[in-house]
Formats: sequence, C-alpha cells, structure tokens
Amino acid sequence: MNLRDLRYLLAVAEHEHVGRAAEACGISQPTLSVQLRKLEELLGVALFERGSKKVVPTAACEALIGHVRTAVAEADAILAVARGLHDPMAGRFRLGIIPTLAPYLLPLVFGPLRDALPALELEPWEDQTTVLLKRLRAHELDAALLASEVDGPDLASQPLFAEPFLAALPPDHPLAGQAVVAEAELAPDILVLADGHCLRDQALEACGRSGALGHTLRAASLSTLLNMVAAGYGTTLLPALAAGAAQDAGIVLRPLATNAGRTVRIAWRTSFPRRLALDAVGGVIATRLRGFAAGAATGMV
Amino acid sequence: MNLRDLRYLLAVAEHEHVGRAAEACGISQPTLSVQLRKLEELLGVALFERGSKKVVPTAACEALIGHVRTAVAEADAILAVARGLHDPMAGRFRLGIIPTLAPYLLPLVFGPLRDALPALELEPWEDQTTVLLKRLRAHELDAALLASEVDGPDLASQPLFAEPFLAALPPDHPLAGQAVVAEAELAPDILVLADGHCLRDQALEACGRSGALGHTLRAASLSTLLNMVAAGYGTTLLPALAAGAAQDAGIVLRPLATNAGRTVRIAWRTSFPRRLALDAVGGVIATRLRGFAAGAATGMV
DNA sequence: CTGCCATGATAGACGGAGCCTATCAAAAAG
DNA sequence: CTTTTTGATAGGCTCCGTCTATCATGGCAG
Repeated sequence: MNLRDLRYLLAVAEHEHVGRAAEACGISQPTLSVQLRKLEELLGVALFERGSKKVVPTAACEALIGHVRTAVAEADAILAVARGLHDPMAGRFRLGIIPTLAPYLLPLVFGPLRDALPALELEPWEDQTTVLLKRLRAHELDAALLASEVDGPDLASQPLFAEPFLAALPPDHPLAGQAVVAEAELAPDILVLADGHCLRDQALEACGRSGALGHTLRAASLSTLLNMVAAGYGTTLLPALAAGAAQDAGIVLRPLATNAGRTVRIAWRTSFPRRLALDAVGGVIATRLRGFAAGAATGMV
Repeated sequence: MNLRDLRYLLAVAEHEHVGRAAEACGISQPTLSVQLRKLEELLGVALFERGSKKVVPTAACEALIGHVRTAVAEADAILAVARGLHDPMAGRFRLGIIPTLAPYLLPLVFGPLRDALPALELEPWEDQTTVLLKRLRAHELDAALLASEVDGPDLASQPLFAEPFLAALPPDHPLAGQAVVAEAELAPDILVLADGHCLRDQALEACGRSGALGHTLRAASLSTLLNMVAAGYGTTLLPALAAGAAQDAGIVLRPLATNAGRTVRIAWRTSFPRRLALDAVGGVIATRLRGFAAGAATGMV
C-alpha cells in the first residue's frame, strides 16, 4: 500500500468526483481511476459506488477513512518535523567539557555561541576526559572540549586554541618576587588535582616531576586547588583561563620561563553527521579565544 | 514519501543493523542502504549515524520515529479493517421496508436472516415507497422491500414472493357468510389507508374503484385499519401476511374470487457494490416465503 | 603486523509500477 | 438525436525499487 494512493482516496472522498480529485492531486483522471481500482483490489473492498453523476463513498470507505486521514496526517507531520529539523545548526547539541576548563571557558563563549547559533540548544556536560570519551562513543555527547589528543579511528579532533600555564603562588611565596618563574622552581611544593584530571599529569610533566607524589595534597577541583594555593599550602600550574578566578582569590600569577601550556581541542565521532554545527561551535570558540595565548602569558585575559 | 521506506526506517531503528533489518524486511542489504539514504535525502536530515559496528538513530530520527510508528500503525490498521470488511456478507445493511409489510414480514425473516448471514447487521427502515426510493437513491439505504416496480436506469429490482390479498370483514358483515368474496362486493364500504401507501391504490384498483373516495375513512396504518374493520366501520383488502394480526383482532378473512395480490420485490441501486449480500438477503426472504401464495389464499400462514 | 571477517556503500542491470495521451462507453441534458 | 459529461480502458514511456556483484573500511586473531 502506498501513501500516495491514500491521498488519492481522500481526494476522491472529498470531491466525490474523480476528475476534480485528479486535478486536485495533480494527476490525470485515468491515472486516478486506475490507482483507485488497484487500491480497492488490494483492500478487497469497494471504496466508492460509481453512479452516473457522483462517486459516493461506501460504508467500507467510511469505516476506513478515519485511519486513512490519520496515516496521511502523520506522514505530513513527518515531513513537517523533518523540515524543522532540517537545519543542522538547530537542535540540541550536547557538549562535554573537562572540569578544569568549563567554569572559565563557558562564561566567555556562551554569549557568542548564542549570537552566532541562536537555534542551537547547547547542553554542556562537565566530566573528566575518560568519562567524556566514553559518553562521546556511546552517543551520549555530540562533541567534547578536551585538553588532550584522541585516538582511534572512530574519533577525530581539532585544536581550538592554546592555553598557556601560569605559575600560581601565594602572595608571600619566595618566587612571587620574580617576574618570570621557571617550571622546575615550582616542583618542590607544587599542588595538583586528584587522579583523573588531565591537568594533573600535564602540570607534573611541565615542571619535570614524575607521577610519584606521595606527600603532595590533591584537590578535587581547580577551585579547591586555588583556595589551597591562596592559603599558602603550595604552588601550582594554572591554565590561563582561570587567571581571573585566581587573582580574585589573592593569588600571585607569574608567566613561565617556557611557553608551557595545553591545547584545548574539540573532539567528535568521525561518523557524527552534524559537521556544520560542530565546525560552527568550534569556530565561535576559536574566534573568541583568538590571540588569547599571547595576551594570557602576561596574566591578561 | 513511501510507507515502505517508513517500515524500513523502523526496522533499521529497531535492529540498529542494516543487514539484519534488510533481512527482516525481506529485501537485500544494498536495497535497504539505498532506500535509507534516499529517505534521508528527502527529509533533509541524517537519520542514522553509521559507526563501524552499529548504526545509531540520530536525535532527528528519535524526534521523527514516533510519527513514523503512528503512520505505519495506521496503515496496518487500514489493512486490518479492510480485511474485516472484506466479506460483503458482513457489516451494516440498511433495508427499507414499506409500512404495510414491515410488521408482518420482519418477524418471519429475522431469524432465518440471522442464521444465514450472522455477520450482516440488518438495519430495517420503515417508510412509504416514495421516501424509500429517495433514501435509496441518496445512498441512505442499501436496498428496499417494495410492492411496486421501480423505474429509472439507476435502480433495479427483483420479485421475492407474491402476497395475495384477502377480504377482511367484520364478523357480522353480510359477506362473512360466503366462502369466497368477489373484490367488487367489497367496494361499497371499503376502507383504505391514507395517501402515500401503495396498498391504498392497489386495494382500490383490485376492487374496481377509482381514486375518488370522498366519503371513505382513511387509516394512517394497517393496524388502525384493522381496528376499524373489527369495529364494523367497513371492509378492506388485506395483504395475506397480515392475516394473523387480523384474526387476532376478531376479523373474518375470506379468499378473493380472483388471485388479486401484490408482489413484494427487493430494489437496489444498480451501482450498489454488495450484490452478494443483496442476493443473499433476497434469497433468504424468498425461501422463507416460498409457497406462501398458495397457502395464504386460504388464510393459512 | 598482516591477513581475514563483518558491515555498509556503490555500480550496473532488469522488471514493474505509475503516469500520460488517446479513445471508448454510458448516461444525462438540450 | 446530438452533445456533453464522466468514468473506464489501452498502449507506451519513464523512473523507481530491487537484485547481484563488488568495493572500502574497521575490528580481530594468529
């Protein structure tokens, strides 16, 4: 059975006239006659009683026509809804973001994203890298903002911007007097995040420490880490986007001797169909953060 | 858009596997791939994200699939209902019957009709001939039981049985002493039905009277007419099927000298598609009344 | 690391379904 | 009786859906 034939049926039932119904359907009268007859044969019931001046729906037709109307209406609804979904820039976009980035990046890009992609319903999801990748592969996220490369043929990524690290010091720390701090100088009393945060490993690597850090404290979040630094427990390497929050906490920031930092990337499934939305989101973020690396090395945002 | 493609879509969404969905649909995997792609192109949205091991419905697909399910379900409902309507012997059958026939014929044929055509929902409609023909032509009746011929190329009819007339007399009427009554003998004090009843004209014609009957009473129904005869107001010509009711009223019945009577026919639109149901109904009535004419002339039913 | 298996996409060919124009048949209208 | 209206039929054309055969890619195991 064909939806087209059902539309023909409705047209004939409405007009009670094959010729006019055919015209309404945009087909010739013979075509409609033939299709109608085929439908009757398929259903095994007479749908219309052909009189000399009128074609009148039979009782069987009356019994069926409600279902026919619903079926055709649903088909139209499919087309209408699809038309509404037509724009890949529209609809829900679930974006995973690592915890050391989300609170500092989102306030910067929410506005520009809304301006550039008003129909996109952005749903941020904050979690650590491994969780984000798992959810990304499980189709529970559409893309993710990470500070690491992704591997595997099912995922791809693209760098959006470079985020330098800054030395974060308590105001009374000996290094606070220097204009520039060498990463290795931070190593003795560096504080890092808990396991699972990519920033933890990146900070340790930047300052030349191995993974063995039995005596160091481990903060569950960057916010906590900043509080610990401000309280004089030690130093840390801070992603530049968090500079504002650190300064508010009374922490002294100093550029590093090298251009150590991390690269924020957007990652997605290679099979993800809404590449345009993906590129647009990535583009807006990259544009907003353009030139950030240069300015941020001095603590300016 | 084709219902077939919607079924394909549902199959793929269910199996999350093109090959197995194709098997379930009874088509080859390439065919399903092609059709799916065409549907996506038609709708303008990606319906599935093809991964290496799975095809996963996109958000757009999730938004559409409810409508798809409904449309397909309605299409199935059409087929199912049509299958139920498939039997022309089943379903509503609106049968018009003239008032001088209905109360006496229906009790005789209701049982046999129910036995022979259990799926037929018989809806009797009692009205005078002209009204029945109007309703028949307006498709408000499927057939009609009349005592007259029909004309016009849009209607046809077939005789079912002959119904003799009997002389109906008050018990104390002079003619009650005769074994047989000549129609003309009834003319002087004959009572007839109101205008519009075909029996009125037929009775007058049988007893040789013209239409001018200024002084005679006119009953609105055969039942009233019988009461009037029983009360001694006059005589009448009675269709044989009403003999039982007349005798219950204490009326004397006598056979006529001639075999005057009327022929009950079933009439229908020539375009009426359920000829089998029509013939079956007519056949059951004719069979039930077979040999009725011979026996009824003596007042026996 | 390399060959094998599973899976979906693509290509080319074939058959049927749907559509058209032209024509017919029946019935109503003038 | 002719004309008009209306639906049915016939023949031909085009396109769509389907098939088989083949390719491309990613996962897995030896």
